[in-house]
Amino acid sequence: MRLIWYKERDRRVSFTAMAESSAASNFIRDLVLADRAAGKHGGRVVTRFPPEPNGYLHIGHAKSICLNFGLAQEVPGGVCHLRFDDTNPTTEDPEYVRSIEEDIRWLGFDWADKKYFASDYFETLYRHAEALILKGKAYVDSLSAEEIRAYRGTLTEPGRDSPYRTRSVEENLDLFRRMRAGEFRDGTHVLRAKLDMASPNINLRDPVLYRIRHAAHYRTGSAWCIYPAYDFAHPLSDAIEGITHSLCTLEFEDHRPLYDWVVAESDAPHRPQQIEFARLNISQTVMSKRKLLELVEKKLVAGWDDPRLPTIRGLRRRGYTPEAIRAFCEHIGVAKRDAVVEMALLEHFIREDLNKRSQRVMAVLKPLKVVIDNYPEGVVEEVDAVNNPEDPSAGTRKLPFSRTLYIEQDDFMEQPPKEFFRLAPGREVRLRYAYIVQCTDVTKDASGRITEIRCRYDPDTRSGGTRAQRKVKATIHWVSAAHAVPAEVRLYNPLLTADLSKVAEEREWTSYLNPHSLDVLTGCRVEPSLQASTPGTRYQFERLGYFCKDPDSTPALPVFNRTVSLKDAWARLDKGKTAK
RNA sequence: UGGGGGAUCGUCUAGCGGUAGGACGCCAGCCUUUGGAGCUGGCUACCUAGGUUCGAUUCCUAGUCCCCCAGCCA
Repeated sequence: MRLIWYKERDRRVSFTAMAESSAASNFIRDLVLADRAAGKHGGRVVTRFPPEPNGYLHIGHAKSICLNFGLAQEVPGGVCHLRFDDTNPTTEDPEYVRSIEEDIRWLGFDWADKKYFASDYFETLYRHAEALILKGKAYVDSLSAEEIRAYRGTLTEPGRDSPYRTRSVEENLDLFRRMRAGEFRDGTHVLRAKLDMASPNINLRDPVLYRIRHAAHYRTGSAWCIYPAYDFAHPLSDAIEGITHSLCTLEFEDHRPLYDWVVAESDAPHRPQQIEFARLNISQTVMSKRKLLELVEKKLVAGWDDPRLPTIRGLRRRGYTPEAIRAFCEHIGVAKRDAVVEMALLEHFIREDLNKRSQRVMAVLKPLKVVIDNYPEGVVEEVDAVNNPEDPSAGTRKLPFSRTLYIEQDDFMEQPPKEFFRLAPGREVRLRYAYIVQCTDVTKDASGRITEIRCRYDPDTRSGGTRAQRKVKATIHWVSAAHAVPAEVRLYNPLLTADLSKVAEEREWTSYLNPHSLDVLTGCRVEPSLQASTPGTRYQFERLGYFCKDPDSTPALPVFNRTVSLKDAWARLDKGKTAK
């Protein structure tokens, strides 16, 4: 039988993502570069990112995307394919195809015209399967799923041959064709490779190559009722596309002999090589598709784009930039040992990026009213505020200042400890871009809660004024009460209270969900300029953190997500103290 | 207890026979109209035991610990 091989396609590169830096070295990169230098695979480098369209991409996928596309980008003539590994009709959906494409593009990568679907190979794959049968290397097994499991043996005991293992080539061919023709119900027959039921590697104990699935496939509809399994479809898809380096995660190491067997048996002109690396884990969050799906389905989070999730859309909504995610993926490296990267590292990269580019604004999350007794009523001054001290070209803007302001509750303490140098009775602080004020009085309600503080200001200390250079211990942010816009702010904390890898298996993992992973603040007050901005705009709220305008925003009530807090020396001191 | 992998600062990672480097984190100081940013300095690591060698994180041997595999998922 003649098998059809796709002609080697043109290898024009069209990547839009810019290389952040010369790529960090890792063992896969070294190997690929060495192969290329040695002329292996004809000196070509063709990688692929092969998601199954059965869920949304997360930052673990981003690692793989950066690796595969990054490698192709680095090497002259290198290409990276996007291939949808859609061999299981019961879990897949075109919506996932759309979202995966969108997320990859958002991350800054482009597969140009190299988009493929394993489902496009179904006919070719089928013919390879018949060829295997003809060679006596595959057979139709009619054991039930449970029987197959029982015959497989265990980790320490060899398996036993199925009674159907000795069927003739003619019978196998006939049965396989009838499987395809739809004569049999799901589960009644499978096509298996005839390898070695006693192999110490369980994956080689006659793995299933095809199963019957009377289910509509999102792309092929009802054209097929048998579907190839991963172990058969994947190596062949790689070979068909001329993939040179097939990068996957560690759990497939045991499958490599099977991968190589399938490729060799196919007589493919291309011999892709599988190389495995450790998947990404990040502390205090979940990365498995199964667990993410569980969170979404049980409505433990708001959806796939919940900013608490490590999904690409979650991170995007949270305010992460593609640049920060790429820098993170570049810096975590690629190796073979299981690792859990600290969330602090991801946070470092988004802080670094946003520090350089984000507009500074004034926002008060927990307002405390301040009245400046000696400031004239009805007067509104405009003070100049710097938009981004890291970027002088960002310019300045005007901020309204008046007699009644809001400051942050956390910036006032009636009985401050020694290390606290913000506002307190009798103390002076600078109001950012405006005057130095001194607290003269505190008003409380019946329950003793502070409702308002009174201050006096020093008129000569305004920025640019004669005594503007006076030093005070602290500068705090504020908004003018009459001008500020009410807003909602969503604060995010770690999804989990522990790292699942370090925790007892018996306990239901959802019991480690952090009940305080989302903290919604209402009644916040932000500077007027934030009212009209578009969702997705990122800011630094001065002294607080980086925030991103959420799509839930309305003109009446803008909503902001906290991407990450600013590093806060006082919070650290304060927490360290209360912890003792 | 079968097979396949892996063990280097608290965390990730480099090192490929010449005596451990980087990043995050943390600590201290400088600077600062963001307790941010920046700058300076500091902190802590080769799983264990033998062997080879002038010399071992690197090579060998024997252990120890961790991860993966018994889907008709990928």
